[in-house]
Amino acid sequence: MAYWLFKSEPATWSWADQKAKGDAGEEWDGVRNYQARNFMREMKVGDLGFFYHSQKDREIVGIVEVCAEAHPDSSTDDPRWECVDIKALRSFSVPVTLDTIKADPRLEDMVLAKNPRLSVQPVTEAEWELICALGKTTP
DNA sequence: GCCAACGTTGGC
DNA sequence: GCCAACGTTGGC
Repeated sequence: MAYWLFKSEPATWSWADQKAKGDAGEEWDGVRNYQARNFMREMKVGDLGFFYHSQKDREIVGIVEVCAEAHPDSSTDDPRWECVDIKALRSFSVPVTLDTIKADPRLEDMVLAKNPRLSVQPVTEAEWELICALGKTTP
């Protein structure tokens, strides 16, 4: 079981949009970055991920579960691009902001802090548990 | 295969 | 809205 982080501009695809899809989930399509795609190829059904709002909000707002492993991205004919499907599991009681993450020395190595442009990122188990605690959510 | 030019992203 | 950082592209 692995942990991940999915980054989205709320104006394009928000946590509310994701939750509205319910258990059916939705393709995490549109990723055009090899590193991000490679992480998605490693994902297994049942893996968990944070849902992060970039740009204006800059905070982790909820937890998603991978519900389909990597398959061709239906938003393009280019066979290079693949994506997984994810579904919303639960919301944070308290969103964990980028400021909070950057202010915590235990989280300074998070990919989010070091490479904020990567749209799909791995999260360590220690980071996962700490951020769930900060968000007052069960891991 | 290298590197300059360009486009995109996201924090500030 | 600006700008720095990064990834990708294309000419050589």
